[in-house]
Amino acid sequence: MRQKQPGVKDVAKLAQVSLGTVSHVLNHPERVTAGTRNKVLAAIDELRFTRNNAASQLRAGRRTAVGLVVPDITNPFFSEVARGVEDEADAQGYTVLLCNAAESEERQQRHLQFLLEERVSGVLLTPVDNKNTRRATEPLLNAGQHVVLIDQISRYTESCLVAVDDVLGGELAGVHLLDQGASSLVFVGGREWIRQSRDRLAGLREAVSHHKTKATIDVIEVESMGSSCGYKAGGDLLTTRPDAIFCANDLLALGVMRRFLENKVRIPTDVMLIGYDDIDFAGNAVVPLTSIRQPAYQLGKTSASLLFAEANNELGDHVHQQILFRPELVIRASTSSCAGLS
Amino acid sequence: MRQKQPGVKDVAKLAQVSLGTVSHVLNHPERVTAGTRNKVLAAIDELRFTRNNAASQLRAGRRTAVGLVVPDITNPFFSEVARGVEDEADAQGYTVLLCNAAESEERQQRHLQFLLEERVSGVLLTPVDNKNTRRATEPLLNAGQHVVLIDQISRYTESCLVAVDDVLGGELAGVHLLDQGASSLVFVGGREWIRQSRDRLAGLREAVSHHKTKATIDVIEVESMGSSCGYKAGGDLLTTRPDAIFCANDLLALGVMRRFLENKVRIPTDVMLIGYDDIDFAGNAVVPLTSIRQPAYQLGKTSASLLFAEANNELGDHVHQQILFRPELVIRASTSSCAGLS
DNA sequence: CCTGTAGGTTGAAAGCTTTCAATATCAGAC
DNA sequence: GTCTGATATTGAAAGCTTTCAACCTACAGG
Repeated sequence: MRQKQPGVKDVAKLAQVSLGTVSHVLNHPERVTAGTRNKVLAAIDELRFTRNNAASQLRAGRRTAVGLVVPDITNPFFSEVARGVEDEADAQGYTVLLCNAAESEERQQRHLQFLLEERVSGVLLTPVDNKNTRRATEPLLNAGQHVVLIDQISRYTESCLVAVDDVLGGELAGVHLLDQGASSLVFVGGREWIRQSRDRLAGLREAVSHHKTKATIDVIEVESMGSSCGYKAGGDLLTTRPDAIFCANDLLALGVMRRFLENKVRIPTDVMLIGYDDIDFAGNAVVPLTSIRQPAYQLGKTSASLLFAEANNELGDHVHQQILFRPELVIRASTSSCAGLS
Repeated sequence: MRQKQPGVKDVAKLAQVSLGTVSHVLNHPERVTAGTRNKVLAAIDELRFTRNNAASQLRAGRRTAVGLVVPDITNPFFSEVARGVEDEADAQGYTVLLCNAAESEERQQRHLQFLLEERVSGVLLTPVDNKNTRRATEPLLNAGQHVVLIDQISRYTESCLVAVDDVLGGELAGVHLLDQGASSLVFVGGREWIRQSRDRLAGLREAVSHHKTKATIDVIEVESMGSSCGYKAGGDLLTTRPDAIFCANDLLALGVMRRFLENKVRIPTDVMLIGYDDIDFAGNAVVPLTSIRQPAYQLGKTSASLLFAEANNELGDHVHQQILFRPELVIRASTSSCAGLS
C-alpha cells in the first residue's frame, strides 16, 4: 500500500524551477542562487522528498559506499576496527556497508558478491580464513574493486594492507616476562588463527634468544580461542608450574586464571600471566591482566583512509602500501609482583 | 582506471539472444528453455558479468534488503539478535544492511536516513534512546516504510514489536533469591536503559510482594552499565551486606563480584549474586554467575520474519503484532549454596 | 546603446535493468 | 498441408537521477 514517493520532478514543479536545478541544489549547492536554493529546499521539505540512491548511483556511475567485511563482529577487536572505519568514512562522506561473516566462509562469499553487485567503491576485508586470502580477493580485484586487507600479512602485494606487528607483540611480552625473572615459559595458542598465533610465538622465541637469561619455551595448542579452552589448558599447567604463561589472547588467559585461582595458585607470585588484545575485561579481571594492546581503532581508521585515497586517485599512479602498527605492552598486576593478590 | 563492466547487453550479444532473455535467465529461469539458459549462463561466466543492483532495483521498484539498526553491536545481546535476523533473511532471500548506532543518536539518525534513500523494504530498529522511539520511527512510517521494533515496549502500536518480558525476568530472579532464603535484597541498575532496568525492578518488587517471606529491596542507581560501575557499586555494598544482589546486567554483576572477592566476601555463602543477559562470560566467571537468559537469537529471527510478512503482504490487511518472549533463569554457583568457592 | 561575458537555469539524454505486449516458433490436430 | 494454441523469445519503454551543452539574463565596458 505504499504510495509513490515524490521525485525531483515533483519538487521542481512545486518550486517552479527545472528539475536540473533541483539536482544542483542537492549536489552542487554553490551553483545555485540563494533565493532559488531556498525555494527548492522549502519544496523538498514540504513534499518530504528523499533522494533515490539507486537512480542517483546508476546515473552518476559511482557509489559513495564501501564494504567492510569482518570475520566476527562480536569480537571486541573487530568492533573497534569497525568504529575506526566508520569514523573515517563519516569524515570523508562515505557510507560503510558492514558485513559480518560470522566465521563462515560461505557467508563471507555471499557478502562479497553482494558488495560487487552494489558497485561499492571499495572493500575492506579481513578474510575468515587467512590461508587463502587470494581466493577471496581475486574476484574483487578482477571486477576492478579497490581492496584493503586488514590484519593480514601477505607476500602477494596486489592490494594495500594494514596490520599489527604480531612478532613484535610476542617479543614485547617475552622481554617483559624475562625481565621479571621468568626462565621457564609456556605459550598457549591456537592453530585456528594460524598467522597471528604463529607470529606471536615467533616473537616470544626471538625475545628468548636475544635475552641474557637462558629460558625454555613450551607450547600448548588449544582447540579454539575462548575462555573455556584456557580453563582446560590451565588444568595441564597446574602440574607443570612454569614461571610464566603467555596466552595468544585475553580470553584464554582469563580461562587459565580462573583455573589457577580455583586451585589456590597465586598470580603473579607463583606464576605470571600475560594475555593479548587488552580487551575491556582484562583490566577488570580478578587479578588485572597484563596484556598487549593492539591499536584496533587506528587500524580501522588508517585502512579506510588508504581505501579512500586509492578510490579517489584519478590518475593511475597509486602504489599499494603495507602499513604495520606497533602493539603496546600494558602492565598490570598479573605480572608485576608488587601488586599480587593472595 | 576501472574499465566499464559488462552489462546484460554484452551478455546478450555473446550468447546471441535478446537482452530480455538474459534478464529472464536471471530472474525467472523457468521461463527459458534449458538450452538457451545454458548458453546465457556460459556467456555470463565468460564475461564475469555481475548484475548492477542499482539499475535492477530502480526498474523493479523494490529492494530485497532490509535495514537493522542496533544501539551497540559490541553488546553480545545485539550481535545475537543480528545473527537471528541474518539467518531468517538468508532463508527468505533478503539481504541485511547492518547499522551500528554506537550509542549515538545522531549516528542512528544518519543510518535511518541512509536506509530511506536506499529504499529498503523495511527496517528493524532498537532505538538508542527509548524515551522517544516515536521521533525515530515517525519519518520511516511517513515514508511508507515497514518498521518492526525490537526489545521495545510502546503503547503506540503503529508497528510490529518483539520484546522480552523484563518484568517476568525480574520476577524470576526475585522468586529464585527468595526461595534461596534471602530477605534483604539490593537491586543495582541504571537510569540509562530506563525501560529495561525499570521493568526488571518492577518484576523484583512483584516477586517480593507475592512471596511468603517478607523482604526488603534497596536500589542502587549506576551511571552506566559496564563492569567498572559494578565494581564501584560493589564498594558501597561491602558495608551494607545484603543477603542477595540482583544486577540489571551481567557486566555489573561481574564488577560487583570482583570487588567482593577482593575483600574476601564469599559468594554465595555471604551474599548471593544474580545478573541478567547470560553473556558468554557469565558461566566462566570466577564464581559462575546465575543469570537471566534472553532468547536474543529468537528475538532477531522472529522480528525479521514479522517484517518480511508485513513487506510481502500485498493486500492491505496487515495487523501489527506485539510479541513478548519469556526469559529464562539459569542457575549457577553464585546463588546456589552447594557450589560455593571459599 | 551595443557587445561581450560570466554565471544561473534549462531540459534532453544517458545510465542498466526489468517488464510487457507483441512476435516467432513448434507440435499436434484436423 | 494448414490451422490452432501454447510456449519461447524479442525489443521498446519505463524507472529516477545526474550531467552537459545550450540558453538566458543582467551587467560592465566601450
